[in-house]
Amino acid sequence: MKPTIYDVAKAAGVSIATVSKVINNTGRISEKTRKLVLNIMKEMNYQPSVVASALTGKSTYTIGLMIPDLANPFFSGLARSIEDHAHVLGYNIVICSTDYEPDKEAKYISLLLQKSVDGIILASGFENIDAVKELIKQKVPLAILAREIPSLEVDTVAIDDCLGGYQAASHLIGLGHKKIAIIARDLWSNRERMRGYRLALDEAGISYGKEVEYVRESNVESGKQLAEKLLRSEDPPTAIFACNDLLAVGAIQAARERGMSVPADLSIVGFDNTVWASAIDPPLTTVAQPIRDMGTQVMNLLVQEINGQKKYKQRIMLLPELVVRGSTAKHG
Amino acid sequence: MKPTIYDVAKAAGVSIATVSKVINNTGRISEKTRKLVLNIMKEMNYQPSVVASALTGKSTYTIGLMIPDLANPFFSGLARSIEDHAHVLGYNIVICSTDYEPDKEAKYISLLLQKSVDGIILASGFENIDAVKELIKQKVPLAILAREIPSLEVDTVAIDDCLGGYQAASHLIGLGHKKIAIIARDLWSNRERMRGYRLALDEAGISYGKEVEYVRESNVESGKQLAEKLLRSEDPPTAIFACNDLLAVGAIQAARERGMSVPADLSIVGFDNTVWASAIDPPLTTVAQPIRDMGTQVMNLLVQEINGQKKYKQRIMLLPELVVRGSTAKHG
DNA sequence: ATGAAAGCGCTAACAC
DNA sequence: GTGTTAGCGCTTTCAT
Repeated sequence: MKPTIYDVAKAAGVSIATVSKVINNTGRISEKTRKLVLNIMKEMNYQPSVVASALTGKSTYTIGLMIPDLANPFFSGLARSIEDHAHVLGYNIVICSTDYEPDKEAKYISLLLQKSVDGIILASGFENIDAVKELIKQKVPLAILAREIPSLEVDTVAIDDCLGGYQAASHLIGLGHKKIAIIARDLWSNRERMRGYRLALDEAGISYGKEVEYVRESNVESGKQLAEKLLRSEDPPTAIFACNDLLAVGAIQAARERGMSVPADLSIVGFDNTVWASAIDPPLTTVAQPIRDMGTQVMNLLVQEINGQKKYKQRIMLLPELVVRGSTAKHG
Repeated sequence: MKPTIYDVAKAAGVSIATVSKVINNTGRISEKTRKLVLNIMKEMNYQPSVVASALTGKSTYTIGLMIPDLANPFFSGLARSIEDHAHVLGYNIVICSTDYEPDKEAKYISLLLQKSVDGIILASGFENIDAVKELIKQKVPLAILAREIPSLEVDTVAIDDCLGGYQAASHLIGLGHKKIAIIARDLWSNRERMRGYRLALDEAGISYGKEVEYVRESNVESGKQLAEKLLRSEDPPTAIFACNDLLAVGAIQAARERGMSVPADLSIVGFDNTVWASAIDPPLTTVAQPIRDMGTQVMNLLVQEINGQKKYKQRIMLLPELVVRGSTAKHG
């Protein structure tokens, strides 16, 4: 069996209280016994039980991450950056793939609570507002990532999606495009991006694409299908703004299958600036989200919250940045 | 405060033992009190504490997943499939990104042990054999994924990497290629793939590429750099076998930058059959790993191990499958 | 500076 | 069928 604090105490000839104190650096113990106990612990390869410690009201040092789908490189990138910084701060991450399904979201939250996680991060695409409210009521340390819930007082790290949409559309407008379509899944962040897109179009006096059709899933295949549909419509676009890089790749494929060249015949802008953007051909013009920064900031926020170092909630708004690559070109 | 078993017991007018029994469906309780207690629990929104339960020797229902890097789509795909099946089986996954660094591996293992995870999955690229031995000695339920450690008696799910390498090389040889280079990071699984590759070349009496240079990182950039180097060597290859899809994408980019067309001037085979393979242009001929299957199988293995339902360790060997797409073509 | 003891929330004998 | 009680491994007063 793994040694317990009792074993260490016995071997060191002290009480468990003393051992506990040297483990936690609390109370007052002579340098001599401290050294002694430390040595014994090393010898026995003693590892304090987080479980037992947690039961006495201390932290579990694990936090739950609710995230739609690791197969999306944006999310796996986020997960990676969150996990990295969590590790630095001494926390572990329990990953929960929700697939945007409210049922899964609810079930995972319940599980995380039973396991007494110290806090929860809700990454983009979490649509279950009631669940969020409940968590807030229960005073569970919480942070929202890559999405805003304007109505709720909760720590948030997000980018200005509206601006991002505006940047994408403006870029295309600046290139002379008038028929600019948009491809997106129906999510809060995308509605914001769409708002920015609309804004730019309105400013330019463009009325193309008033009614938009949403895509059912945020993956390459869906992007391809919708792009196909758009391209074979009676008034096809000359440019497409895809609300993430996956959809953009799908759009590129659709264009290619119709014998169109990107960007000569069709310009495409993505969103996220994931690893895909620079890997594909043509390299994708896309709106970059500061993925690493987002992970770091959200972890910092959450840990401050856990430690009760904050009086007020914060909303950290990061700014997206257009990265121009080869998938967009002048029109006409 | 969250309600405890005592609160429920009091509200229901029964003892905590009774409540415990209805929670766990153990012992004998009348249908009447069971219903009563169940209702009270619902009313109070009671959630049993996994932490307390774990302290009495029961499971934590969480397992640790050590994995090199979520940014690699193969690993994020694996993580996703493991997490999915874990969820089905009632477990949560703590993710640990190791970056192939033995130090990180060791540190994470120590953390996981302190947290009393029920088991650990070591995914591909785990090179810290001593750590594995130590875990075995401590009788920690363990499963190795996407890698084999022939010398150790431990549950394993892997593919036949040697066969995979053989398939890739044979395919290229069958297309008439004689100068077939290989790009890989120095990892166990890649050494196996290389063995298969060598085997195929030897069978065909080809002696090209005797000394191979390894790549330092498994990413697009590294693949590109090494491919460039190969292509501008005095005796450049007409085909490249990249040991994962990322490296293959890098190779495609390198070719393109030199004005070569894939597959007309250079054939490229990848490995993993990640989402990238079908997304890029040209679509990648690659050796498919059954990612979903692998995730399901390791979880099953590990849970059986946790529950002590197995007398003997198992090694499950899955077979890779060549998926021919557009990045390879006849030579000469 | 150190230790005795209560208690965290739950499980599992064992008693009734 | 149901309740009593002794732990599980640790933290934390409170004595000494």
